[in-house]
Amino acid sequence: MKPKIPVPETLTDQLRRGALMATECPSRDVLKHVTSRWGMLSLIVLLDGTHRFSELRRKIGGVSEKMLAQSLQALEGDGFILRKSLPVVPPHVEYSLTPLGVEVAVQVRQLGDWIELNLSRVLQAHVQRAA
Amino acid sequence: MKPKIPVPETLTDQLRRGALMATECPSRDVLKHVTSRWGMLSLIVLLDGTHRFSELRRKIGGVSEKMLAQSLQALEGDGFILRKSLPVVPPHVEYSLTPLGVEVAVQVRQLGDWIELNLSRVLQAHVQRAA
DNA sequence: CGGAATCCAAGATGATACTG
DNA sequence: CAGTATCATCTTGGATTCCG
Repeated sequence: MKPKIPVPETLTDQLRRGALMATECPSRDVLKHVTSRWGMLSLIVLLDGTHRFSELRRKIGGVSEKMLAQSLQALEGDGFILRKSLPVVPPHVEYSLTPLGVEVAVQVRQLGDWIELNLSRVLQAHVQRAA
Repeated sequence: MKPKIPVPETLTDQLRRGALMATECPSRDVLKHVTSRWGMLSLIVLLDGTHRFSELRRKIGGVSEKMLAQSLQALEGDGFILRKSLPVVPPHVEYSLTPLGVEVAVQVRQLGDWIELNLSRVLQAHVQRAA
């Protein structure tokens, strides 16, 4: 039911190496959500515990309401985030990680930590290229 | 979450939690390159060893020449990838990871592996939402 | 073969205004 | 407070063409 791809390498070859290498694998979508600019940062912040919408927005520098809401919805749809809406006025909504979410978030944070920790080495590469 | 600091959230607060949370931190750019759709996959493939341009293109399903070249250049600029151009006809260019590149690639692959391994659990979340 | 350059469609993002 | 709706903009991504 899938259209053949006009590439030398077969789909089987791609899958053997890893599902992510296959063009139309759903894992690409999950990867997209998880590694999205605001999705990643949301996961990392939520690893510290439950947060309200405005708290997340404050902690994640530069994110707009729209993008934050959009990112959170995508991650909620993937089962990474639990959204708990309290029926009060004014509205009170709490976001937290599901057990599944904690697992990805840990992976994501490790990558984030590596970058923060090794940023100087990367910047050094840029400097040397300029020289 | 419960800071005794009177200020809601300063840049200092952001940096204390992590440079990635700060809007204008260069780490955001590095993160962008590393987690970009084709950048991630390139790093993972190169973890298997040196590859030529066309080899990378073949292994990474669905990538265009333009985007692959662009992604590789960004990662080369960050010092993650080494580009070796052999002066022959027809051209022969080899891409490999630098020691720094190997380190990020490992982090990236771990995230990728997790997603591939737990894809079924994620898809299950989607199913339950539909029900 | 390994790109660079160009054009264009599509999607991501942001500011603003509005609502329950 | 926690969003949604809308519009304008900016960036991505792909297809095509050309070159050393």
